[in-house]
Amino acid sequence: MKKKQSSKQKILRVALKEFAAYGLGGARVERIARQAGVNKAMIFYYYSSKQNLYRVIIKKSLLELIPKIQETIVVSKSPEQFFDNLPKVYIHYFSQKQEVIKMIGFELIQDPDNITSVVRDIFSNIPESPPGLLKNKISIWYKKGLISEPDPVHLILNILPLCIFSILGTPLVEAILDIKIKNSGDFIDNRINSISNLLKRGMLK
Amino acid sequence: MKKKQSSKQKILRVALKEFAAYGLGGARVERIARQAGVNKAMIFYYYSSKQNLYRVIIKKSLLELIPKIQETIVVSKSPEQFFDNLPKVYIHYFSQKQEVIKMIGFELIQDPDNITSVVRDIFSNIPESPPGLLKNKISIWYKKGLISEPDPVHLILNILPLCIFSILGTPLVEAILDIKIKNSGDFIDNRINSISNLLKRGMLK
Amino acid sequence: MKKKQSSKQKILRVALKEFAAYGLGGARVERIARQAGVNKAMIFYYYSSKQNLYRVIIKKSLLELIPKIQETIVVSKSPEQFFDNLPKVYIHYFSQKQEVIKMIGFELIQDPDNITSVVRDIFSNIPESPPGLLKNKISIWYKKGLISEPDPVHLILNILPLCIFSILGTPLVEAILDIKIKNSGDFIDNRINSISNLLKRGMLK
Amino acid sequence: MKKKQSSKQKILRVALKEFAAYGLGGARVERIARQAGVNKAMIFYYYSSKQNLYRVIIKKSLLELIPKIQETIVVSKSPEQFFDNLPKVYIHYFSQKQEVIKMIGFELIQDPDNITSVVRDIFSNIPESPPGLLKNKISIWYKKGLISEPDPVHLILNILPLCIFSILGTPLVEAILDIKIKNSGDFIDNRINSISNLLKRGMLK
DNA sequence: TATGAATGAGAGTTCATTCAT
DNA sequence: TATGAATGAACTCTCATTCAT
Repeated sequence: MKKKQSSKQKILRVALKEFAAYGLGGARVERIARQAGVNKAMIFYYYSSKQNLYRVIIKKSLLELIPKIQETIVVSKSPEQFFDNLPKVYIHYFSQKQEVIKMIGFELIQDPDNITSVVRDIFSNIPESPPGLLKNKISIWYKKGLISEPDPVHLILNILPLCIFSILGTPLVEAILDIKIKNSGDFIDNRINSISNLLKRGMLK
Repeated sequence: MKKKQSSKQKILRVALKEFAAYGLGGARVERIARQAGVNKAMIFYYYSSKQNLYRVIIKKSLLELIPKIQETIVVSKSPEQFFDNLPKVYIHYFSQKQEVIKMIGFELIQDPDNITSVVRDIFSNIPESPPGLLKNKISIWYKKGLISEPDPVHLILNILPLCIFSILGTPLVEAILDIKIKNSGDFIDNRINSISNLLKRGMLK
Repeated sequence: MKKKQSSKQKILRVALKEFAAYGLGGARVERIARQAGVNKAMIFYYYSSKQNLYRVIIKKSLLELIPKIQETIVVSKSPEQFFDNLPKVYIHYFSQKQEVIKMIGFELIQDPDNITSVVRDIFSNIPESPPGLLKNKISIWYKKGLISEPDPVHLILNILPLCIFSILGTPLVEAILDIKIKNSGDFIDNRINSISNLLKRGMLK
Repeated sequence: MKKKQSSKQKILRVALKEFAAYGLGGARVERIARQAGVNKAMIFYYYSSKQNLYRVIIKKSLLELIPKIQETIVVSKSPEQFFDNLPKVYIHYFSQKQEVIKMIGFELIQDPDNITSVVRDIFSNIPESPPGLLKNKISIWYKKGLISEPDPVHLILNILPLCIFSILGTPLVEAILDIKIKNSGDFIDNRINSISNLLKRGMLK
């Protein structure tokens, strides 16, 4: 009863790891099958092709991530709250689900248009358009004189990278500063604080 | 004499694009050969293996990037100058050489330790250790009460992502806000301004 | 009671088309199942293997065709009647059941011995041996001075191809003459006439 | 020097046999490679895909056959000569190159339009259009009162099947008459004679 | 240096067939 | 009878790499 759907799901779970680790080109169907404990042919039975499996996972990943962001936006009553909440939600999520961010990273590098279209596709099924919601909110905050950055594009581009890259970028920083960062809960909390402070001091009026 | 070396160089130029577009696993030796107008076997004659060619390019890319950063650090006499210079240098560089940043992105996702070791390797050949230099400068600035973030790790992690991701991340922002960003010189200048403002307001005391 | 057998029959009907279109090697069990609206496993339940299904259909096809020929022979009281009847019966039959002739064509090319043995098998269950009957008749006609071709082999080989190929061969003729043949009832009637005339003028004395 | 091109040619020779024996769907690339004494990959190196190899062979077969027919037409000064020459040329050719006729047979059954288009393609590169030539000749012969069949379509359909099927059809006749035909030179000569007689008596005026 | 041919391991995919229910 | 899941062998095709020249 529980076992029934498990093959199809297991493939998904294992494939996410494989694709995150090796990319679409480097991933091996056989490895996925072996690790999922499933006959190789079942992957094609359920997902038709490696490419398609990849697409399904990309979509699933975004489908998991996007609503998280949206909720954070909706919930935040002031830009202050927004600058506090967003880094917290994001970084906690990503530090647990590194595979998801890796896949999005790959896709951003290799096929950015695809990401755009998948996200738009996801949004199109949500009644109150998140883009509209967000642009609205920012515009109101700016008119009320609460924030210093009027352009939503730059506002978002001042936030997102800090969240996403705080996990992926650490090795580069380790090299630049010749130190070793221990990926503890403490470090993550400090990271969140530092970002929130930067955003609040930098963009609140 | 000029023609002699051109094959070897052309392979390098073309391979950078190939690896940036498809990653190590997805890149095809034959495609590189064809686009370089070179016999496939020559790639192995010069670079012995696909992997090795990849490594050479990664190293070359970092070898081009790292000194740029170092110079910016050395040149900046105050944190204000630093927050002005770094985004300018980086983003101008990356918006022209997207392939380089894509390769570094791939590597950060797939084999972060490799990046670390290559960078360390590069630094070890520079007399005045850049990591030392940078940590020193930040420490002095903090002690003088010029900046609000005492930890070099967080300070760097507050800067780097904004620079790197400002190029790669735009498609995601386009989707989130349902707009089209035109990648003009104007946009880039605005981006640099917005980041510099954020950094100065957010981390200068 | 009616529904019960319909699956088994439907498979047969659909499989004939599939085999005629793609041959044994090119036919796909899944395609047959889908088009028959039947679960793939049922094909094996009823016919145990693809090969066997093929054999069943070959036999069924010949079992439908052979008696038609035999009857024509028996019915014909003179060679003139024979040369009139045979093309008519054959070509009318084949122009409606192209799949049957295609299957026989495939088999003639790929496994001629199989056809021979199946036909012999069919004949062995008919009391008055058709081969004997036919050879007898021809021999008598020849002795009576009615026909010019004494050898039954050549006589048959002067008739059969004209009947079978009149349908299959048209595309080749279209190409050779650079015209388009419309497969109307008129064309078929003309074809039959032309063949009967040829045979009668060519082999009656 | 002679060995040089032999791989590419050898594949062609062996593949013809394989396709003739098993059809496109049943043919095995590995078998072709083994029998040609060639690495499997070389087949794709030279011919890109199994399908394409098949197409190349079909075209090559027709390219060998078509000119033979054309020459026979051109050479024949009277319908009598024509009815003598065509069966002789054809049947001698086919009895030696059974694979060619088998391939054409397969194609006629499976993808008749393809044959049509390939033949047209071949014709389009011949200066004096064979279709025109043939139609002309037949029309003149008919106007001169030399032949009884005015329609070139039926005239050709009265000849071609007899030539082609005289080889392929023998097993069917063996079964129908319950005899064994020995495929000797004598049999072939008799076959040619019988056909020529049939055609001359049947269609000459 | 340069080339076209060759190689071998293995990749993704297919497919007839079987199993459990 | 009927089904969806599973299997395993085989298939076509790919690709990094090497060889002979």
